[in-house]
Amino acid sequence: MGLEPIKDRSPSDSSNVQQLDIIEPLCAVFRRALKEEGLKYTPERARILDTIIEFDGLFEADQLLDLLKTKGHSVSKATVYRTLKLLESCSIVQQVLFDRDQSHYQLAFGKRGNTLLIHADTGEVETIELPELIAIRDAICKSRGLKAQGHKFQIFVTNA
Amino acid sequence: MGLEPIKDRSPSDSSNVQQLDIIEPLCAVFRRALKEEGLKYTPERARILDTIIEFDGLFEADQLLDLLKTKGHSVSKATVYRTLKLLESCSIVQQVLFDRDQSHYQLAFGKRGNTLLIHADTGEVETIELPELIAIRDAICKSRGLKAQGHKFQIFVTNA
DNA sequence: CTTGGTGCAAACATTTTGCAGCACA
DNA sequence: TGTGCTGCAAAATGTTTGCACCAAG
Repeated sequence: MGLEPIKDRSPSDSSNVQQLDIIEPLCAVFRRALKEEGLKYTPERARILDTIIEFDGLFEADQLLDLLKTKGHSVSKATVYRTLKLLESCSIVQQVLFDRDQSHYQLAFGKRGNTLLIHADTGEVETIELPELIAIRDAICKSRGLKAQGHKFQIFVTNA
Repeated sequence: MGLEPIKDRSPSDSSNVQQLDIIEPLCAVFRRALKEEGLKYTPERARILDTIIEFDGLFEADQLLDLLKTKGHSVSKATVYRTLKLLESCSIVQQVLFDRDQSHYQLAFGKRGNTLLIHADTGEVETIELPELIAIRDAICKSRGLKAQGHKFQIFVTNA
């Protein structure tokens, strides 16, 4: 799909953002992206995005469904998956793969090219920023005549 | 599972290795690991490992099945999956996730913590070495009292 | 004989899709 | 009145599992 992606924000404003600072702009971005494709900003889509922003972490489709249910919103699985695809296609949400069984997702604003600390024993996952990876990444690409579109770095750790 | 993992080799001997230099030791490692668990080194398992070594690249289970078929060996899907798990558990093969649809695998000897260049347009995947990542990774872990077990770095690129 | 291995087919789990009905311009 | 959206249930997909039979010590 080709919804218009939002630009990366500078690292400075992606840290310690207040939710209220974020919800509105992201909704606006989503709404605009949808409009450009002749699609609609429906209540279901709004609730899904709101819930993701509110949760602000790594989640699975099922979990998102539960969160929605908890809030009293009943949205079907199909709609959740369809909306996740839309959100991905305009770079509001990104898919994170580190487990065969289920796709994980997270908000992507300003965090493209995230680093994940995956606790091999507990399954816990932490997201951190490693800006220096961008330089490494871009150097590699440049030397090969390629252009980096994004990256993912995952570190598997244990507690010892 | 707890088959005994083989140690990482130094970067120097993982480059330009001849297949014959590799096949034999890896088979031996596998055989020993199996024996320690009271498991058997069967013709099917041998053929699977041989085929993986011969192919020496990133592959999917299906692809491996085809390769085996091409060589005139008929091994069942179930056995392929079961053997891949065994090979993973003794660190001869590693699973690589970058695509929801299918698990990819590759030989892991000396290459733990690989970097993948994933061509977003063609789907082509290239494996490269970025030893400097290890220092970054270990620094992060150390500062948090964690121990790095491995890492994965994936760069999504386009041709421009 | 006992243990483990194989192939097959059935089971599984997540994700996708087809379709009928709905809502809004 | 047409376009897109939803929910449901069915389909699709990659992987795992149960089981009957086989092989080797």
